[in-house]
Amino acid sequence: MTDLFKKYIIDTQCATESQYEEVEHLVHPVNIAKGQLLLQEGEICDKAYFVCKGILRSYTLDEAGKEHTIQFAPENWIIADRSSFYFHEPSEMYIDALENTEAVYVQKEFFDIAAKKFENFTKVNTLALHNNIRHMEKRINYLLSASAEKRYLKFIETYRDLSLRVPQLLIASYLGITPEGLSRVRKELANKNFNRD
Amino acid sequence: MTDLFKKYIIDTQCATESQYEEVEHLVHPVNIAKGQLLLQEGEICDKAYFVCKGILRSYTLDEAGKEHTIQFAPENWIIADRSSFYFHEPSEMYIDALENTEAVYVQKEFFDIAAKKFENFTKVNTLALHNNIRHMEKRINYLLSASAEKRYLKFIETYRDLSLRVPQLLIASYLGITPEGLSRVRKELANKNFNRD
DNA sequence: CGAGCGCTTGATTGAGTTCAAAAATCGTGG
DNA sequence: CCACGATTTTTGAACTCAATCAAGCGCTCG
Repeated sequence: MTDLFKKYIIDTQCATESQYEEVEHLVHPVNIAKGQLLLQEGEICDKAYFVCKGILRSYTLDEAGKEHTIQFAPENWIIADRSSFYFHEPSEMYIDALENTEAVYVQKEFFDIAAKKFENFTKVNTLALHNNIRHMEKRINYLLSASAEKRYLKFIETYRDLSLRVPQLLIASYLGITPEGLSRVRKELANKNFNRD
Repeated sequence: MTDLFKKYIIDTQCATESQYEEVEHLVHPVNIAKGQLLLQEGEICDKAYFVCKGILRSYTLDEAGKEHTIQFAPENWIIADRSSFYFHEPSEMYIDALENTEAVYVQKEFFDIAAKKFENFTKVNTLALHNNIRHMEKRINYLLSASAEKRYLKFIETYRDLSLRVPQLLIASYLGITPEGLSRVRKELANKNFNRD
């Protein structure tokens, strides 16, 4: 099960195969049942999960008890509360599993050692961080400027696979609209496409 | 004018004073008049600006011609279109000056050389990237979950100084509401505070 | 096969927008 | 230092997009 993570590390050129073996003992496989909570508000997030199979997801709860999805992590994605993981602050979010999920987790030690041992690791990691920032900036821009319909269209364009695997109500919570709202958006889109023919 | 940048580099422990002097020739001072555009949609952003005095700001334009502020950069902040700067893509945003501004800019070369020459640079830079991600995550969470009033209260709490220096209509464009909307929010808040006495 | 969860639909409400115009503030040149 | 034009803020009235509340439908999985 850790094979996929190994492949990821080598494919992204973080490390060579032999280098990877030096830190393999820091990589811990876990099975997570659908619905299981991996992190709760108030805890310190000391694990970063790499998803081999399944989907993990991070979200916040507001005072009204509503969920707001921060990130989906399907196969080959890494998820953690970065603030908490990196700055050792109590987390403001939750992480749970949307499907029965096979994952591996690493702790901060892994990053520290990898950065020290593998000359390429930091470079690849920096690239990943920039990529992350790029995506978040685009998301902010969409939240600021686009209607519910446009946000949804962008989502299914960008994450086609996710839009099929994840319940609508969670997509809605990612887009900042209600499940009912998303249902109506989809209805409208269906009508438009029908009328085009 | 480059002194503030030097101080910033040394204070954050990116480099020592003597190290800094090795790359000083890559740091270019510029004066930017209020209203001047530094980057336009479609251009490649090859400069990252560090603000010594004044305020720079990045924003996007939607199809309706409305501005959406992505970032404010007052003194001691760095601003650039990260996507464009790092990935050499045409930019989707604009950068302009909200006040007459003294700044310095560096190009990608500066980061490459600094990363190579200064053993501490990458570490500090990584920290800065994580901090950036943390702030963007919080902003996304607010855009997903909070009302106009709450977003505004959070803004003036977090950026007290900015909320006094920057026109309301630009704060509105940062919060994802209209100037009229923000005006009404402020009126309501004033009423609430008045009635509390 | 029944209970629960997710999706849809309808009716209503409401937060925030839009459009328009007045009031206040700012900045600049005479 | 004042005046005038431009920009920003406020206010009002009508409107709209999306939220809320409530009910019914349809899956699926236990």
